[in-house]
Amino acid sequence: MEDHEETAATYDASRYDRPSVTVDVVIFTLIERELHVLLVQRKRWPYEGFWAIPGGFINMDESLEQAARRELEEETGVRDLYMEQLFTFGDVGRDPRTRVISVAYIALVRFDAQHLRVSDESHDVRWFPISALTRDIAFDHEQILAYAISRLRSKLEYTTLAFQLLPELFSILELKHIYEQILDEKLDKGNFYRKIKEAGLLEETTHMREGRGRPTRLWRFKRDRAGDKQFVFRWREDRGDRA
Amino acid sequence: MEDHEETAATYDASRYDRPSVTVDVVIFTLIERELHVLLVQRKRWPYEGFWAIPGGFINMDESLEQAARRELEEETGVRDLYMEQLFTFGDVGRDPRTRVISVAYIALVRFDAQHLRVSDESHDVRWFPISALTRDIAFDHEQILAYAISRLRSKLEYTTLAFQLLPELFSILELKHIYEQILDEKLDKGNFYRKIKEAGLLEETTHMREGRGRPTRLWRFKRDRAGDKQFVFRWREDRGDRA
DNA sequence: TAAAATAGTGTACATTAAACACTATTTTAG
DNA sequence: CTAAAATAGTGTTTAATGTACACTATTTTA
Repeated sequence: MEDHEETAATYDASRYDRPSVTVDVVIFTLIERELHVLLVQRKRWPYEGFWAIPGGFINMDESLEQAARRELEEETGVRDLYMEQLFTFGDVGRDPRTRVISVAYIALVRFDAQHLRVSDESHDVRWFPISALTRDIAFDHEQILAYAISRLRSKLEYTTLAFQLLPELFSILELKHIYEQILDEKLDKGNFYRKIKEAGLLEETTHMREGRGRPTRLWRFKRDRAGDKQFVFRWREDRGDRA
Repeated sequence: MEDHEETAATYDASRYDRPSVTVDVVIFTLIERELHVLLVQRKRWPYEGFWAIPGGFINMDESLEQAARRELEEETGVRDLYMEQLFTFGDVGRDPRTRVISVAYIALVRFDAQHLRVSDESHDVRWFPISALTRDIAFDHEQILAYAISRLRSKLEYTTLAFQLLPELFSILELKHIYEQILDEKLDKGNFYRKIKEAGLLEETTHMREGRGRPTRLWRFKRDRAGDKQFVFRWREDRGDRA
């Protein structure tokens, strides 16, 4: 929906008898212990100069999820990631050019992943910390972002989604940090250790990482649990704002 | 998506450069203590004679939810109901005529509501108990139904959605019955009484209903809780199959 | 060598869940 | 008329889980 060639002057609504369908992908990552989201800056009317969720039209021969993965790869060079459908936004006036229906997806990427090539400042693509988003957000994308964050929070509590943001080896306190970032609240260290270990999701390794204090043990996420690639892990009770 | 005029012979894919967008509404109700879903029988190719989730194309001047409500009203004559977006289905081959993207909604209606006019056997519209659906289900609608039921189950646990299926006055054991129908498992009477009362969602009335045994007290759903029209009520723990 | 920094464990108390036995009030069968 | 059946509703006990927080452990830094 961001790459029509028309302007306010050339736009002609009567050409369209069907809505356009786009896929927008809200891409999250963790940069320097903070949750960030990827936005692209618009170069044309409408919302010129504003920041938008990356997305584009679907091709006739690809599924919605395929379209979302293609978008993601175009923007970040990353493939094979956690991705889920968020919601479909279809209010009438959300794009001034024409009727646009956007199927929104959420994706989680590791910032340290191989090719993550965006985010040099010269480009029109940038990572924003979710605690300090720009105010210049195009279309209804602010609403989509808010909903994406809320969904992320609620799914965090009963899925293994947090692991998607971590490298292969990580410490338990790093994992706790991700939970805190996304939930935006402090968790108890002792209780976190206990719960995460009882859940049986982690595999101890012999690797340690040294830092300023006592070195920390590194763990790996167990993938071999008889095929359920994403079984339930409930960190805490419902918070009521579940998506 | 059910009302194109073409057949296999007349269909010409090249006319279409954009996907069609439909809204499909999975309508649930409780009939004689059993959960039912509304399906319509197709009269034309493809899937002639098969049963489908009611739905249709969106108009250019209505939002997705407005389209869903219009569909619902056309099928059942009912307005102003609980309705929520389920998922958007957009695989390439799901409709043999053309590329169709369906935004699916869930609706809950009270069977005893004013006009609920469908379901005379002569018509091509029928309520099916979810425990005994027909096997002749069109398109990918079986998958949509399965997903709708799964979503219904999981949301039941943390929303007040069950009340949508009850008349204004109801007994606590009737409410329990709805939970049992949707969750497909027995609940403990004593624990249900305790939890539902502690939740503070219900308002006692002076009305009683007489039956075969001891008469039962009738309750009303409290609507006045400072604006949150659908705040959280968690009946029990996560079951892992949450939508 | 002590303090600071980080990692990790243990324990006690409160809250909630689960099972199930019990009491209460009506209709129905004899 | 009375006992049984049917339905409604309460209470109690135990187990499981959540929460708070104190404690120990191991490293670097001053």
